[in-house]
Amino acid sequence: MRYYELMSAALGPMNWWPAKTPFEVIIGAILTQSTSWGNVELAIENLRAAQMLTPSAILKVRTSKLAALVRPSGYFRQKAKKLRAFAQFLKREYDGSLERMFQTPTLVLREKLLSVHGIGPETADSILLYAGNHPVFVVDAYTHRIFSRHGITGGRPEYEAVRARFEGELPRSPQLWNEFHALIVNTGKNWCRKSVARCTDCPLRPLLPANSPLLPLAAAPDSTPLPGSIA
DNA sequence: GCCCAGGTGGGTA
DNA sequence: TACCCACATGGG
Repeated sequence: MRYYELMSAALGPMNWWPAKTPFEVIIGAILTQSTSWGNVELAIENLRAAQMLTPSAILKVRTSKLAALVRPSGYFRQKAKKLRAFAQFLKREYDGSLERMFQTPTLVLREKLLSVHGIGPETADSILLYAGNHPVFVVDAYTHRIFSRHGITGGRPEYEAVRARFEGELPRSPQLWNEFHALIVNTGKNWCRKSVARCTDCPLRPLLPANSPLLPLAAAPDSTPLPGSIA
């Protein structure tokens, strides 16, 4: 029994990231920082109604106006600055073209994204994977919570160590990593809250006492294909 | 009313 | 390096 298979069986296909365009993925990745997705949706709808879902529009509008639009997502003054910082970066480095940006080698682009104000490891990796289909595994609060409760990772959030472990132990497939992270987030939302009240019906419950491998190591390529993987 | 949510940056020791 | 804290709205 494996994590991916249990979550996938319980939840079905995730079809992530919920966004219409790669630029919307990036907007959402910034706005969802420490914020529930429902609030992010309200902010994105405000941006859509104001025709602000393009880099050039964000560069033209006043930051105070931008802040008012993203207000429902919380930290709205900070996030307005962050959205602008990314739009400025994109224009400066890639003439405003996401296509050009995503042609950059993964690790080079990752470092450049991390240099942008407001883009940390999780946001950078969400952008790389979900907007650019680059092979990086996104680690978030749910990943830490679920896998540390299962004794798979340490208690302390060490982003790079956890990321390296997942990337090393899972088959190198952006599609698989995309689906896996989506399953982790939804499993977290549904069952693995800070309070353990709902822990009992968690689909991962059968794995709880054991120290099971994450996924592949033992996931033979000639066994049943994984839902969401391209194999 | 209180807790929490798909983090990040800045400051201090 | 390792903590602290600010940032802020909306739903349970």
